[in-house]
This record gives sequence, structure tokens and C-alpha cells, in this order.
Amino acid sequence: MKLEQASRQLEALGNPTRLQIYRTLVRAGHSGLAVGGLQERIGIAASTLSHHLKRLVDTGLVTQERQATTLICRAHYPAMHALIGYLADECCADAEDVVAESTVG
Amino acid sequence: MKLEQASRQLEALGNPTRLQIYRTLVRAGHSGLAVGGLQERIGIAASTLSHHLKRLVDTGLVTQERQATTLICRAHYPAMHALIGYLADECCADAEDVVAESTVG
DNA sequence: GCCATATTTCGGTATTTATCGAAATAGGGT
DNA sequence: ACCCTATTTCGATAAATACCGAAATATGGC
Repeated sequence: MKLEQASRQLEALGNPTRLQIYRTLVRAGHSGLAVGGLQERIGIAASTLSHHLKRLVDTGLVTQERQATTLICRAHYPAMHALIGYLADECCADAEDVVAESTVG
Repeated sequence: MKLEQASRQLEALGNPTRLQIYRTLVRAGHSGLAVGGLQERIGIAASTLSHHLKRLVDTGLVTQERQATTLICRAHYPAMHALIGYLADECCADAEDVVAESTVG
């Protein structure tokens, strides 16, 4: 993953309202939630919710699927795992204190 | 972890420059890096770096330790793991399609 | 105590963002 | 075709942020 994309995803999750939206979707699991359902639970203006959802969808963290007139939203788990991997990855790769090269010779 | 704190940490990592700083520290491992060392590698104004570092420290993602006149910065791994845990946690907790309660009776 | 160097604070500017209500659009059922 | 409801776009405003250079501060060596 590129730093640019990771930072956009992290920024998306870094707004309290969006994090709440995202967690609500994560908790909802496979069946997801309609935009309207999210609005009921979170209690913000529909336009604000739409704006935040767009951001989460654009960054790949959330997917949407039409069902008649309603839009079902779901957390996209592969994206979440990739992001988590990016954060934990390469830990200590540049470390200079490589424990003790004396053990190698 | 509270949503408020998690979102502040995510927001901190959501700026490309800060994510770069953070990753540089993660890669540096236990020995960490001085502020000046970070500045050399990243190439931004010292004041800007200081601003970003403060944010990372305030949110608990980075720790600092004085060594004479220089400040050593280190990624604080427990914070990172807690944050990752927060994201993955409670997945599907509210799911309605609980696979099939018929198996339970 | 004074100097050298590492880091932070200050001041300022340009950009981005969050939020809302109202109006527009989309998509389907009848 | 028409209407109903779900969702998005528009327009506007207030607040937050990123960034820099210059000046201030901190810490320790001598």
C-alpha cells in the first residue's frame, strides 16, 4: 500500500463522526445498513452523512450496494486489514541495534 | 478505548507528513530517532516537524526522551496495537444474520 | 556564566473541512 | 406517466489545519 492511500484512509477514520459511522458498519457485519438506518442511529443531517459516506467509499473503506431505492453500506474488511497491515509492517526495518551482530560473527 | 481518543490518533496518522514521520519511527525501532535526524530524512521545516511531533506525542502514538540537548523520539507500540485492536474489535457485534439460530434450537 | 546547538513557539496565510437546510435527483411501485 | 421516498448536490459559514521563517527557549559543554 502507498503512503498516500493509507493516509487518506486514516484521515477518513480520523473524524469522530466518520469513525462512528464506520464502527457502526463494522458492528453491523455482513448484512450492512442502509444510509437511512445509519442516519437514525447516528442522528446527523442526511447531507452530512452523505458527505462522510462518500469519503469512506472513496477511500475504499466502505462499499455500497443498491437495493431498490435504498443504498446498503458495508464495511469493507479487506481494506481494513490492509491498512492495519500497513501500520504494523516494517517495524524496526531500519533499526541499527540489531540485537548484537557478535552472535553472527 | 474511547471513540474520541481513537479518532484523534487516526487523525494524527491521517496526515501524509505525520504518517511519514510515524512510519520512519516505526522503522527505526527501539533506538528511535532524534528530532534532527527525522528532519534530515523527511526534509521539512523544523517548526513544521515540531508541530507534527507534538501532535503524535499528545495522542500517545510517540514518546520522547531527552538525551542531553537532543530529543529521542520513538513509536509507542502499545498505543498502535490498542488502536488496531479498536478498529478490528466488535466486528459484527450487531449483526442480525447470526448464521442460523436453528443450529441452537 | 557564556556559547553552541537542538528544539519549540510565534505570527501569518492559504487551504481544507464539518456542518446544516433547501433544493435537486434517483429509482421503483402503482 | 406519476408519485413517494431515499439519497445526493448545492451554497454558505465557521472552524481547524499545514506550512514556513524568524525569534525565543532549553540544555549542556567549557
